[in-house]
Amino acid sequence: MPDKIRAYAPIFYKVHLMVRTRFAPSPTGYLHIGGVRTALFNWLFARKHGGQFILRIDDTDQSRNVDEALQPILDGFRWLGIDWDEGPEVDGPHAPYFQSQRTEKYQAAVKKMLTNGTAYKDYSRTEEIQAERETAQAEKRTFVYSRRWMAETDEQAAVFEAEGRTAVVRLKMPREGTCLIPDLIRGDVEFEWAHEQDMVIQKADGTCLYHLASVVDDAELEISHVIRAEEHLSNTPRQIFISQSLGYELPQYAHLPYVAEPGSKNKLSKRKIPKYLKNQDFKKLYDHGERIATRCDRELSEDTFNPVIVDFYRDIGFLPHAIINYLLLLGWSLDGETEEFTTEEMIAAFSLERVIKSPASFDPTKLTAFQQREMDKLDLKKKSALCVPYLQQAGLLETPPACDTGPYLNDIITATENRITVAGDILDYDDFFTVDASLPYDAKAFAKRLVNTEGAQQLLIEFRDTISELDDFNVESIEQTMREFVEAKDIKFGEIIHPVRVSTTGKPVGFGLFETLAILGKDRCINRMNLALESAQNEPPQAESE
RNA sequence: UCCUCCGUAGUCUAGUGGUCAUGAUAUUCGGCUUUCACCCGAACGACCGGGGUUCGAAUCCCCGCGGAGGAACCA
Repeated sequence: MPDKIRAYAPIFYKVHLMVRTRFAPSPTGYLHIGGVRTALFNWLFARKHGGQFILRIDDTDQSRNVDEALQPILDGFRWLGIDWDEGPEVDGPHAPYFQSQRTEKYQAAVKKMLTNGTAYKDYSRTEEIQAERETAQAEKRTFVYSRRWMAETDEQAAVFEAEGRTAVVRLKMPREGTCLIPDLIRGDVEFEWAHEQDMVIQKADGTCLYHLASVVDDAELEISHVIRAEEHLSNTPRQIFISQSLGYELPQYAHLPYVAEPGSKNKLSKRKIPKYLKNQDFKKLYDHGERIATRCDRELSEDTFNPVIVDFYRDIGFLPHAIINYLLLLGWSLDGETEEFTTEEMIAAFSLERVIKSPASFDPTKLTAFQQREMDKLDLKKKSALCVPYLQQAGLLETPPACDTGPYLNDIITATENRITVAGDILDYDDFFTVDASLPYDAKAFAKRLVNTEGAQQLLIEFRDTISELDDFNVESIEQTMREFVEAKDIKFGEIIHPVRVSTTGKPVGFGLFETLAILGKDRCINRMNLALESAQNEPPQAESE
């Protein structure tokens, strides 16, 4: 290591015997996709080294109901399979894991720093600090507080208090030398102490702030590696200062690039959905979700239905492993070739050295491709079990399902082959669960195939009569019948296929038609054809609008 | 304005002085097919810019440019 000049005490990085990482979410009521990636990397690193992963709740600044705001986050992690060794609901030797319940520790730390001269009481007023800040900016230099209202003795404090001032506690940062952070991802990063601020660590009302709390807790919880998003890199010098002032040994630091918006390098944010919707890929994902959620009668507010939040994916039927696998490759790679990892493989392969330094845009299309792969690996039983709740939520299936729906649903899912990307896609096949009389028709397809095509209705009538003679109504017999029908009438396949599909399913597209008819059964097919013919005959031909 | 980080196809990435610059995904075209999807075949597409070092630079150095983060009594 080069011989760096450090005005402050030399930095000792602790050699930890046990790897302990943490993720420290604020109870915001939702689990952000970027937060999941940070947590995932922490989790993988801990698992890889046989260490512990700790969940700590950063509720230093929360007035809301923490329980309510925390539950979705814990549920999200559990769904994804990211388990924690210590934290809410599991507790552990360092409990409590809520910062709001650890305030005495922070108060004690402030007291210690005040005593050893690494922090001071400051009686400045907000406007006064602001004025200094503006002056600095006008002079094009880094703002550094003049410490004009600093009080290091009781006498000084008494003078300021007599003026009606109240105190905050500030860090008394070094003003020369450099702070070197040996970041496990970025290498050595240097900051000049002279550019660092005398950060407030305790507010006038006596409550302690994030940086102090975070450092105290990391030390108390014996965190060995602080793996977090890069927006904290600039915060690290002040945290190192706090750490050293308190006599702690330093953890190893690793700063991850943030997850960026689709098609840009801005940080992904929950509140910018309207903007993201201008991105085609993002819109496609959103619309896909909306189609499913609408059918399930779900609320579509930004808080409950938002692709930046993990719940979105769970609610429309993504597989957790698809998300994990995708997120793993968003900012990390093994070799530029390998893409699919089981959880065990991820744990074995993961290393901080191979984390990418630059921010990565969230790509909904690629995530969907991972999802498709995961779905294709599922056997019929699992796929079916995932689909049932969607049919129930859409009111297409009873709860519990009638005993004969199992095989029926299995036939449908088998016939869909790989057309179901997310479990909610089963709702694309709602026509199998609708009573004949209320089957909706795709207006355009109905007009094209049954109204505007001359002779289509007559062909359908004849085909209906032909299949009504069939004793064995199965895929093979239906196919044979139709092929013979086509030959006998000397027509093209499409001339009968399309009217039949539209009349029996109401849709222009779907899986194999012979399978479709066989699953519906003879009676329903004939009934639906009759109903469609009736509608078609009542509808005058129209010019097609294209 | 100051400080710090980052910059390879649309997107995610491989690459550490010599490669036809890797793979994936997306897109386009063709094939298969009753539609859609799958599958098969092909194509398109990138080293932020400028200087330097070197026989040779995506790779090392310098200067720009662009993007992001920090400069809170937020986290």
